[in-house]
Amino acid sequence: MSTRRATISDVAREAGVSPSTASVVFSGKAPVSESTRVRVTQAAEALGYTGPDPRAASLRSGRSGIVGVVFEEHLGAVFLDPVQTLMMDGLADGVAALGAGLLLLRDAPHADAHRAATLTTAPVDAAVLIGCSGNLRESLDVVKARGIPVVVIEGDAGAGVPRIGLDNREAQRQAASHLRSLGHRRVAIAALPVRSGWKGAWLDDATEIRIDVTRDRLVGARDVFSDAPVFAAAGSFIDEGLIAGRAIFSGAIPRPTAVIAQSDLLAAGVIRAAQEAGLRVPEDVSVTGFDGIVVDGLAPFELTTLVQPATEKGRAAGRAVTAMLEGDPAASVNFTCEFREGNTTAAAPDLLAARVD
Amino acid sequence: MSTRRATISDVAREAGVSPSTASVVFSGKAPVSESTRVRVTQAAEALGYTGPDPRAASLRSGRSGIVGVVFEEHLGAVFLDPVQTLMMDGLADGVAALGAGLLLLRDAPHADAHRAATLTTAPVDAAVLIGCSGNLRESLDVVKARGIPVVVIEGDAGAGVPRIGLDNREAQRQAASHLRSLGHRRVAIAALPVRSGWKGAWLDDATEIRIDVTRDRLVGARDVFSDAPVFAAAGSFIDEGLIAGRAIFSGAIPRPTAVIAQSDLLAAGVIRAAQEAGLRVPEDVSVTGFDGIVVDGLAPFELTTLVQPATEKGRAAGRAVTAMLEGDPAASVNFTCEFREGNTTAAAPDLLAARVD
DNA sequence: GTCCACATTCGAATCGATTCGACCCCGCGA
DNA sequence: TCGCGGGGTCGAATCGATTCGAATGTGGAC
Repeated sequence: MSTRRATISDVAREAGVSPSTASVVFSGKAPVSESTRVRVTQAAEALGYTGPDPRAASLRSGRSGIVGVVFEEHLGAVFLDPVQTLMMDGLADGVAALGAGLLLLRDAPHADAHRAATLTTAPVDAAVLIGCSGNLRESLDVVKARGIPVVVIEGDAGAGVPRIGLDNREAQRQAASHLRSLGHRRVAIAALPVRSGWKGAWLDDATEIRIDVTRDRLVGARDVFSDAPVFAAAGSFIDEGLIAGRAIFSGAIPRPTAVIAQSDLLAAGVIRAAQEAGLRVPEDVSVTGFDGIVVDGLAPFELTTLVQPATEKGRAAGRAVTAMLEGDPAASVNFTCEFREGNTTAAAPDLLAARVD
Repeated sequence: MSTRRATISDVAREAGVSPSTASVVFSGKAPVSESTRVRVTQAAEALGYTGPDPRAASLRSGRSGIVGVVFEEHLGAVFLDPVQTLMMDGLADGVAALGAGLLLLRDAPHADAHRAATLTTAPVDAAVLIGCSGNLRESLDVVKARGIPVVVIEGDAGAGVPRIGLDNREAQRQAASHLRSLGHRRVAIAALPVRSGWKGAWLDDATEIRIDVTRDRLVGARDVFSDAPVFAAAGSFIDEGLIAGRAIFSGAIPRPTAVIAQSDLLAAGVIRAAQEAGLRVPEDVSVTGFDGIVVDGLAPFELTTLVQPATEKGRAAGRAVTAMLEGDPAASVNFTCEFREGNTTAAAPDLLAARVD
């Protein structure tokens, strides 16, 4: 009772107009005479009315101005990966036309996890899934059933859902071919995690790879080096690359003359591990990355890598969402990586490559 | 008409119960007999009802499960600053108990910018402002008027708004004192931006500093070196630090024996600039940072810096918001930086310091 | 003087669910 | 046998705004 907050009806009454007119004054969706506008505005001020309640507005209008972005990782991790970062940047850009905010959501992790905000309980106008894994299927169905536009980046959400993809396999194959043409025969792979919660470890063929990106890039590398040993790291970080690199150069496997890392950060770590092991890059061992981001502190190295248009991916997703919200169909887009040769790859060392292989 | 989506009333009718009962089945806010639950669930399934509409639910219940996070920078920038990143990480943690999603918002930039999602138009249960500047005042009032809990990190939102702060001034003074005790007398400062949109440039005393963090740290440094020249960078990046460093070592000012950088990234850039200028760190010039983050690629340097509990700050903000939403009062918290001596500071070079000063 | 067009404004329906107090029925203790 | 406590349901009010077709009024054209 004390002070129920004023509603638009109160304002309308105070201003001596109908609620509909008052509403229009605030939304600007129809012409209003100057005098009316002033009267309503003043009434609002007098009553301490601060504008329409977003909740009510979104109920009636069916629009909340929010685009949900669903990750499968711990939310904190999102902020730590430069590629994601760039993508988010592009995404923010892409939805800017909508004037929508981005709601960060995490793929329901423990299912029963208390009561996390999920795709199904959040008032989103559209959703962007990033590398969606299986867990998400369920919420995805709900969202589709609701008629909420969905776009997937780097993942597969079934028919009818536009995908923003990358030619991971082909690109990675290209890097691998490059190594092969340099004479490398003994190659190891430093891979991204194979599923969420993964702890760095060697992969055996039985290991199921649940993350599309990891799988696709791995397949691309295996297209060229079919039996390269794979150490899958716990995440795309330099430190994890270091761990992977140490494992690779530990002697547990015959020392490779080249390492294919599935991300630039991993590559940076691998390079560091190589140096620790007393190996020169690229003379003793070549290293390739993936992503084409700027890795601080890698100088004087310039990674041989695959430059992916991360920002562009995000932007495309944003545009797709925008289009769908406006009723236009949105097509899937497939981006292409550009191979960039740096100074971390060189001809395979003769002694090792020629003799031993 | 085609297929109006089923509502909870439809489900209730189909199940032969009242809407209220059906609602309760979904929300679980009251006991329901097993038989009823089953009937309702089946009815829902039959009708393709996927659960309550979040919009309607939030209107009636007054809760949306969304916490707004307001930045003053371009959203993309948020994702690029490690400190922000860590803070977001902590924040995500801190609001996890609420099960709320984080809605990224940007401080209304151009006021009339088309129609961006803003604090006033988004259905948020609470808001966290990060380093809020003046522009925000307005939306802030609206939000306060609505009774939405607000917490501010590194900023001042007036009385009644809990603040998560940092002892910027004292901490920076500590670093400055350290330099002084090492014999430094001629010191330059590489500062953070003084307002949004700032382009790197020397500061004169007339320049108004709109960003609290920048001002506080500057005052702390000036407490010790009252007339140190200040170059304020365009952002907290290594590259901007490099630019600042080049300016500082350009000869435009007498060459300093020490540089106080307001962030670790700036410090890294300054170090690089020093090396470019043929100066050795720390023999010829000492450099201090601020933040205590891990700067990739800085090796073999270890910054002398002030370690701030960035993650902890975010977490505290999250907890404060949680408390307020549950009706408890939330107190302001002030965090303290820890001084950490690395190998980028050393005694002032005799020739320069003793003779010239 | 009449009629039309245009610019505004009004009314009433609607968006979809939650909430709160009333109510009913059943079992148990007195 | 009567009163009482509670689990389980139901009705009706409410949340606060938007929307859309209809109504009103005014000035200009004929």
